[in-house]
Amino acid sequence: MLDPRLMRTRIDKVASELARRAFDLDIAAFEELDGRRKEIQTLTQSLQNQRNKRSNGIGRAKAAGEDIQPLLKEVEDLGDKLRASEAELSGLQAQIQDFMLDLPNLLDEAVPAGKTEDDNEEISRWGEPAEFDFEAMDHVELGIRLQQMDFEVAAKLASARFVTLQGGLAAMHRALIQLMLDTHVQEHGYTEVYVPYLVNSDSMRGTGQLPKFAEDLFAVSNDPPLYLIPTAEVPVTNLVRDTITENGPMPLRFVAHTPCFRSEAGSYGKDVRGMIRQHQFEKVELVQIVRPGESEAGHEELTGHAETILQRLELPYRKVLLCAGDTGFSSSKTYDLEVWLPGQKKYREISSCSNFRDFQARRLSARWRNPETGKPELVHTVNGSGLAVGRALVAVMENYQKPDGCIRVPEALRPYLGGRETIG
RNA sequence: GGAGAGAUGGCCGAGCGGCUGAAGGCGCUCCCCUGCUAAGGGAGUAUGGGUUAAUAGCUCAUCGAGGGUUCGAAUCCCUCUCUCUCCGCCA
Repeated sequence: MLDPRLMRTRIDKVASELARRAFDLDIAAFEELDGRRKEIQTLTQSLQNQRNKRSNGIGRAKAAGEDIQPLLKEVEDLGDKLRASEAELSGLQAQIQDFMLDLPNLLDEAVPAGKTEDDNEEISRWGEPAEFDFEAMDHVELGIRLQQMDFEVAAKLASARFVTLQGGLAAMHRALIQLMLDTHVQEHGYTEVYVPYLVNSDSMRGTGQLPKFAEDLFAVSNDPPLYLIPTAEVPVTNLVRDTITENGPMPLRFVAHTPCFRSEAGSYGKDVRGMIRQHQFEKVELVQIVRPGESEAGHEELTGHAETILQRLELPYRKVLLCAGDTGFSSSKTYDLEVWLPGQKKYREISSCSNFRDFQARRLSARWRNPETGKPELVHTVNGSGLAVGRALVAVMENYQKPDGCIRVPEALRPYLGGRETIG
């Protein structure tokens, strides 16, 4: 959520900032709403003030043994007026809240203009895409030939966009998770957390999935509703919802491995083949809760932590800065890490690292106590995948394939696979 | 699933219709006293919102959440949520 103060004082600036995202801010509607809110709020508060004063007076008169009948007569119609005014105020406030919840975050100055991923800006490349002296297969073909990856049986069990893994691939999938967790915990200073995979709507609202993106989520029929998490970002960031972090060590760094569930509504026809886009996938997620001035540094650092995993796996990748049109709703600045996939002869997203500044924190009411002022202030939140596990498996399979269709095990994974050098 | 108990400020804990945003204690901050330590004395110490140039004033809200009764609710009534104890079931 954006700063309501900024909305009141510099709405023109907010509008021009949002225009970079091609978001059309209805200034007139906001000003109309907020103007009425101001009027009604002032009225309501003065009525409340009257009520408080009168009621106090009645209390005192009664204690003094005076006749309170005339006083009661005086306040007769106050209650109705107050009730009406309060009802109107809460209606207006709800409308303003709804309006505010639909506004995306302001973009960082560095975010390039553009509409689609074609306008993203490449920042750097690491590693050289390998030259194969045979026709490289994609992970689907490799997996099916190995008889360790099965989309058809998964469709029988669930539906399209699910997969089953067996044997070496299932083990490598798990080894990737272990490598990521160990690296982030032991070398990057993250605390591993285990969290619920079903969360309530408050949590989804806090990180920005609700109210706008309900169709991307799986909900379970429960009252009140619960949602399957689309990313560990949701439960992990919500750890600090409605809390004031007292002067302890900052930033807080959390890492969690969870499954992620996405309905992939609106992505029909996209990546229908293979494990790239599934309803269920595993991810190791990095989250930092930082002091307001430190999110930029935290964002760079966290992106580096995700890159470390790609480097350990010796997977060629590039880092891109997302353009205005491609940057997510809650983010002010996002780097994507894209891994080279020989099967597609393309770089594909394997990690997305975002700086949300105070956007999520305001929705979450996540604060820290500034020792200089003694006052609570909003924190900043930063997160990123470190990495998407399913896609990491795809990348390893395609980059480490041998002519016979077997998969060489990257050095970094061997300790987690009993020293095994090949799968298949 | 059955039976019961509870939810108040950073923590403990009073309050059960009216000068209570909330006694008292602990903790914390500042000051005084003290040769050191210990003890003692004093002051302060929630959050969000409105208005405002203002972290000045004024003002509103908040005692798990939401409704209700009342001139007035932390206190009474209803619904819900969560926590704890015992029984049952269970990975």
